[in-house]
Amino acid sequence: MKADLEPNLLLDEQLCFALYAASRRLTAVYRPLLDALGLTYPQYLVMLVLWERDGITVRELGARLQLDSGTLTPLLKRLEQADLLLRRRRESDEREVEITLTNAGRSLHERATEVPRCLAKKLCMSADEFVRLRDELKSLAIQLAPTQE
Amino acid sequence: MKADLEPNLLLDEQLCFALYAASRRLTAVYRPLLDALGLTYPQYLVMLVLWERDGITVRELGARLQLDSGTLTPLLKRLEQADLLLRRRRESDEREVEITLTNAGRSLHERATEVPRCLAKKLCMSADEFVRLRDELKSLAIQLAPTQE
DNA sequence: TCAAATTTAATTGTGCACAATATATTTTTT
DNA sequence: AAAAAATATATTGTGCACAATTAAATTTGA
Repeated sequence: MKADLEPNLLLDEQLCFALYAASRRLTAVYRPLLDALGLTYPQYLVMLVLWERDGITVRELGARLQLDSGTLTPLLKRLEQADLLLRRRRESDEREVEITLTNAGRSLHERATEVPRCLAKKLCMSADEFVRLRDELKSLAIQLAPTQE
Repeated sequence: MKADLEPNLLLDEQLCFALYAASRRLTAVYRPLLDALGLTYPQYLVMLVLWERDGITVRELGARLQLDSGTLTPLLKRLEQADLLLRRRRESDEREVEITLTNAGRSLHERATEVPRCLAKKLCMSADEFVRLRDELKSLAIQLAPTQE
């Protein structure tokens, strides 16, 4: 079947809705796995960043996840309450807040390794399909990024 | 380059983050266009459904968008406040609430036709690429749907 | 040097998402 | 027909997202 070239207002033909629905569905599949770790999905993303590089600032975290302090500040406070990380002003520049994992935060990494494995099973997708879809989405996001000037 | 077969915890290799980030980016591109119509992105989705078929219930709307009454009820109340639709209990079954477009709600359709056209430009994607990505996301969502039993 | 501009987080306010529960109505079962 | 089960929506509460504003620290530059 030939692709319809006319942009229209039919829900089922929108890329945006397909993206929005798939993203929510995938998050819903993560939910029970992350519940077991005591994390929400955005909190899990923050932990992924910190497991890669600890001691970064809120700004660096935000740049990585494309989230601002309005989202991150309360989220990080909750993770601090859960004893997974510490927030403290940097001495070198008091504007910045440095995020440091606690021992509990670091040890959660081990239990979290089950999460991607468990998800890979549910995805029923070959590694090549996985990589191709992921990279298409990444370039879409880059292409839609605000014009940098 | 060969696809990495090992599921891991690196942010940039996660499909979920690519999906989450792309979805938020695309919504952000819609935002100024929808602001002009006085709609948020989820409100726009509701209007898409109603422009296709008016007089449906909250349940049918929810089935279509995969949203529950906890999300839809307040959203629909806001659209009612904006004079775009009416909510009223059905006489045939008082449990159901039927959503009907007002004249203002119907006439918004015409102005909205600009939205997908405007977006198609920003996407810089061939119709075939567009359709393929959209349909991959749709089958991903279907595949991740809760096991129906 | 010191005033202006910039940078970084936090705060405030709105609007989703979604789980859990409540309420009212309808249908089914006994 | 009455009780029980199922259905549809609303409500409550938590946690994002994100725009707009505020506040404090730092950098820039006249």
